[in-house]
Amino acid sequence: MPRSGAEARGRLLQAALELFAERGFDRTTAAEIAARAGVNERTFFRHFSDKREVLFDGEAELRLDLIRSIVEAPSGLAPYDVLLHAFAAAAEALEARRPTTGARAELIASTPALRERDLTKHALLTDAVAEALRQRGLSDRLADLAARTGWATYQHAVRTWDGNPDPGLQACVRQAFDDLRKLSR
Amino acid sequence: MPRSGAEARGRLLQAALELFAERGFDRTTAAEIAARAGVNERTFFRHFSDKREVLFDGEAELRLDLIRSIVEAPSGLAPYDVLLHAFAAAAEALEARRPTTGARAELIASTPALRERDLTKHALLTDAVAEALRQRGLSDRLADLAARTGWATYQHAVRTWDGNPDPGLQACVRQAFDDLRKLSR
DNA sequence: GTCTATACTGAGATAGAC
DNA sequence: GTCTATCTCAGTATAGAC
Repeated sequence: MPRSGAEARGRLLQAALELFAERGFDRTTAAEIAARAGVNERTFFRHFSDKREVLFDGEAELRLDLIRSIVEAPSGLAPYDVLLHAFAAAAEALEARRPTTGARAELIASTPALRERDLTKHALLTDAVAEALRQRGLSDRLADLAARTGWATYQHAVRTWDGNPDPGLQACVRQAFDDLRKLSR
Repeated sequence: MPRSGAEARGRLLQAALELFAERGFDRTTAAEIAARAGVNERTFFRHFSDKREVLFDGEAELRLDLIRSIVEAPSGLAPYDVLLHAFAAAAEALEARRPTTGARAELIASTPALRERDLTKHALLTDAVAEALRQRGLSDRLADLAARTGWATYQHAVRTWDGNPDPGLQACVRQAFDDLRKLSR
């Protein structure tokens, strides 16, 4: 068994996803995950601060992608257009690995503890978006407001897309940002 | 010892708040709360599904207030004006018991597990807001979008107010909904 | 890596309220 | 008697301390 650390982490990740799929999140123990990965239970908690974190392993990457998209968006765009730009890019990446994400989304939706963690990650991403908008020169207040409402709009689009995937997520995102204007009238 | 149930619950609530204030959330055990309330530890979990729930006991009431405000708002208002109406009313109630809420807010902000639960409650409230908007005849899609972005706007206002309470929460709410228009330009 | 505190669960017994 | 709240007891699993 290799002791490289990164390999153990990879095995833990795969073992966890397999077991969650087989028996559900609550019926899977950390010990079982560790056993299938061939490491000690304690090793699991060294790689993932708690059992839920396994399912949110890609969050940091998404965050960096979002920040880059926002910072590098053409100058002169209105805040919502910057976010539309960034979320459309994120949507493309999400759509590309659609098959993988479906089971994960179901698991999260059906497990309260995972929904809580999911919301926490969304809050972190929202903060990152606000920070990126500030880097573009937006005021603290408007950056916070744009990040929160923009993220809410993106989540609405994802939800709409889940209900009817035919138009594609990108189209749903555009539609959502378009619909925003109807709410003041 | 009375067996009324409601009394035990009341004592548990007070004991929990006292102990959380004295030692913090993580340093307080369920057994200690139960002991101070004069009941068995198991009884604590029958009244509160987990230790965190004690701090969110008033959520159902707030939800009903919000729904009522939205459903009873003057007809003919634009969705965001309905929400402004409802959140301004909620803000008034929140401001009235400001001193009580300060310590609770700090506890939540400084305890990750409580922040997660807080976000979950926000999601529930958002869903309730969407449902109330649907009752006003708004389409499913616009109701969801308005609820999410409106709630985000409200949270932005609360945050702004926390940073500078002088103008009052209601003013911050109005300002926030006003600022929304700047984000498309 | 080992040990331990504690959050939480389940089942069955008991005791007031009505 | 019935119903429901509480208690007792026995456990499991997570996560933190060492």
